[in-house]
Amino acid sequence: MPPLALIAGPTASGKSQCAIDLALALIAKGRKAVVINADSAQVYRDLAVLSARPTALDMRGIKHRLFGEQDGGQVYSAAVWAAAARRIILPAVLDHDTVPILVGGSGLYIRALLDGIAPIPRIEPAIRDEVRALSVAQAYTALTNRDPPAAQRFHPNDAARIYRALEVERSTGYSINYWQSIRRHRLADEVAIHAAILLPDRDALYERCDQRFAAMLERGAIPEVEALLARNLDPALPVMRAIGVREIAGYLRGEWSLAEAEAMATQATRNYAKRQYTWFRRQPPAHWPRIESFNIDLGDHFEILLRK
RNA sequence: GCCCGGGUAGCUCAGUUGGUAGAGCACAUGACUGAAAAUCAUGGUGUCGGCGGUUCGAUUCCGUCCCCGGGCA
Repeated sequence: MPPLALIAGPTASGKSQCAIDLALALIAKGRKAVVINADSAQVYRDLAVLSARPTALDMRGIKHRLFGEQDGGQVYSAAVWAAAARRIILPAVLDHDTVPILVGGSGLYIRALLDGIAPIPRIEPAIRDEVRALSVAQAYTALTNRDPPAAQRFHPNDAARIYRALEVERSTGYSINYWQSIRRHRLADEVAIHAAILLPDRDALYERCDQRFAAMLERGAIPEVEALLARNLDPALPVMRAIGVREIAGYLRGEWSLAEAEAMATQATRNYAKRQYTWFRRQPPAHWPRIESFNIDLGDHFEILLRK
């Protein structure tokens, strides 16, 4: 089977650099490589600084895809991303000299691509709006009435899953449980996955998270948010919920100081890193190597890939 | 120096009419199938400023000392 490299891990773990190094190593062996983004914030054009998207200079001439290609005014999703990634990976893989290198920290996106995802039709916008206008308690009651088995799976406070389950049932007429029993477009059966899960020392990573936001401010995070706010987008859009956007927006509106914004954003970054740790430690297959150092030895971990 | 107010979890604070204490955040652990940088669950981690006194029992009452804030000199 054709190979696919996967580099995943929490924010600030050095994934992007690692992917570029791997691509350079492959090219040095006379092969080709394309780096594909698997990060839900780096897809947005509007978020270059705040999503820590690699710059053209960082990319060292390596082909990068799905980085900043998406307009923040549009809703994106794991399924849409997985379909796009698949469209890039399959042709690349047919050309046996090209190795796709998947890099990112959005576990659900990677799962949707590799394991496939339920073929749920598009939700009727009117139904979606109606459902999202309910309180969580109302939505949970409604779900309990219409789809008791689904309601049982979710905690009554788990707003995201309850709204989703309810809108799926109302829009399609079938339970989310039915849909999720089907998975489509499973890439894991079509490629040989060479994975590296980066799980560096947590205290050191938290330290990096703290420094990271300060560096973002220096690199223009504030003008980036100003430009985003000028678009007057729906605050519920994912691009508006990226770490740092809310915090800087509050500062720009005078609700808190820049120092407070910075403290809130670094805190949010650490909390996010913790969730990613839990995901990547527990969710991927047990045989995927977990790497606890910041200095991954590519020749060691991608030996088979680099040998050919 | 005097007069107020305060000292309780890593932080901000609540509370105990005397029976050794609890919230939020942090932190830890975990869940995760279409907005996932989202959403959610579980867990209290403590010389209750120090020392003495009263009491069967003091974080709580009393004395004293220390520290922090404010005021008056």
